[in-house]
Amino acid sequence: MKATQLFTKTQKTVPADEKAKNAQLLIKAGFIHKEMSGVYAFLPLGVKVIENIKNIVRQEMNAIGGQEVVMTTLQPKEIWQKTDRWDDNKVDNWFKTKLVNGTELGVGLTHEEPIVDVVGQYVHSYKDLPFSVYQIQSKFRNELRAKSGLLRGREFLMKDMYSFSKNQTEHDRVYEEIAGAYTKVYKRLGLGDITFRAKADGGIFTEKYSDEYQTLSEAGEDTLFCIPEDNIYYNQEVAPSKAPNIKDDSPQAPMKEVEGVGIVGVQELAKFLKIPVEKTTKTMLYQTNDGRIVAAAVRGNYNINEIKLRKVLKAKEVHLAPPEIVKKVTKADIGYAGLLNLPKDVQIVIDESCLNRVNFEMGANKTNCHSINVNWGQDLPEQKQAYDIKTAKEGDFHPDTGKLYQIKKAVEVGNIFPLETKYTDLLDVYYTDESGKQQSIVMGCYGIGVSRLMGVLAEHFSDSKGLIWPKAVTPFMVYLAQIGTDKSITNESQELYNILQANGVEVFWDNRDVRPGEKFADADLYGFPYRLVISKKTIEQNVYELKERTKDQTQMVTKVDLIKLVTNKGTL
RNA sequence: CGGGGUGUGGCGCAGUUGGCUAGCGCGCCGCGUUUGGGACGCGGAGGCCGGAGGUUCGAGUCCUCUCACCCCGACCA
Repeated sequence: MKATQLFTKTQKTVPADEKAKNAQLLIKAGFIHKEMSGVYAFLPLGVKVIENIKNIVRQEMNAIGGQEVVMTTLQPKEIWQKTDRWDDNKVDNWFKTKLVNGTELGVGLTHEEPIVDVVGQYVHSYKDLPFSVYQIQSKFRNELRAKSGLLRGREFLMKDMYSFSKNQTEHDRVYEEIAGAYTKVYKRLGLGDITFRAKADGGIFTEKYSDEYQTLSEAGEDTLFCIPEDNIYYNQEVAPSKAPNIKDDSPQAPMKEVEGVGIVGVQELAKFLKIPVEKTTKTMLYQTNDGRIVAAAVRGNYNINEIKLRKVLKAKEVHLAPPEIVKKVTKADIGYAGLLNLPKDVQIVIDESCLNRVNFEMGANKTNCHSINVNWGQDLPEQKQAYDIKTAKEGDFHPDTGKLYQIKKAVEVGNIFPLETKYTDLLDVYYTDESGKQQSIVMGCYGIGVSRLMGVLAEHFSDSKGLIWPKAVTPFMVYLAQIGTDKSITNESQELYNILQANGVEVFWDNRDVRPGEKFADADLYGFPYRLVISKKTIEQNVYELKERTKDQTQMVTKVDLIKLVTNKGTL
């Protein structure tokens, strides 16, 4: 492509309302256009990158037998009602719309139901399984807040794959096979070194973990807890944790109630009592979907993790008890709950961080009162069993290895979920086994954020001058800068342009009548892997100037060498 | 939805306590000189100051409402 044919231009400045580095660079270079918050259009150069990413994803999915489909964006509500995901805002960030006649429709944000529905039309026998289908298309999610450019949008490109297997064992095999394909995708994109498979919440689908592919990045929204040498990676939301020990040899003192009017919150409380915050105890009351009331306690400087709590309680849902319940159970205002003198029907769950402390604080279950010098075995029964129900934080240890966690920011670039038989069962899609018996189909779903990956690549592969595309996704391999507009220079450029293209090298020929500095600046901003310069000087010496985007020095190559390079598919 | 911030030519900004034809840089158009790291001269085009009400002799500037965008948080199947 010639620069003069490209309708987009580079900009020297970037819109003030765009703060994310990926969006700044991509807008500056004219790869994307912001339509509104969280919604970006892809311009010619951006489309080339997107298509390259899509092709890598497509190739790897095809390599493991994935079958590509394109499902619809408009979706009927009936199939979603079968899985009870349509009504009562079960799915909260869904764009919904209506036909003229009032029929409600969903705008595609995921495709488990539609896919299962269509699969059910064709798949009835054990001979049909296992298999996987996938698609690459735009998804629409009404995120509460779009942010970080391409990293979290309301309209974005996603590859979603769904696997169907005869049983759990077969599913597990397929799941790992797909996981392997994911690893290959990130590797090919040049992100292999900084992308890790991390355990994350399985969500409402399963008791198990899901797996996330997380790319390390300061722009990331997720926090990983890592033990790199053991290849252990957890999303913070599920990271098992052991709190650091507290050294305290002081003898047990008698429990005492202290009045602190209006002292609520552990920080304020610790200051008021003149004790370290680690000695306070945070007790929160929860309700489960099956009606249990639960008092959960953690060391004051931790937060309770509802995902972990949910798993400990084996409950489908856990949420904070409303104020009326708290008052009824503790007989105190909110902020003074503790484990002392709770009604017998309240289930107590104690985090391990609460143990091994002496003379600690705890809410007195009395408005404006806190108990201090509380001790296990003295004021509260000695605890035989403690759980891990806290959100891991810096300084925590991985319980199994006893090692200190490293903490890293990351972007979720993929997520794979075991779905068990939930969707297939609810949508009445079964198969008949060898013995003629009807069986459930085990399902998995597998997502890759294609447009998000473009953002991650821009975020990661860039410097102060601009983008630095990996060869696998770059829109063009070579930026051919013609310096000067003399006929000889133009002819020479045209010739090289033709040769390179004939050899399958995509060339962006900057044939504009602008000064060299501008071309070099644009070359850096666009970030194609190679810059070739043709000028009066190079023609006189019968060479070309070649520079890699990642390097500072240029090198002079002869025409013969360059053509050799190209035709041998060497460096280029 | 809560907190904070911003809206003035395509982009980045300035615009005093309300005052005359709303400025500057970049970009754009024309002519000329330039041509190895975003050149320079001369001459142009382009803005009812996010929108709607209001106060005033007079509003970019003050008041009310509203919309959009950014950041932090809640949320994220």
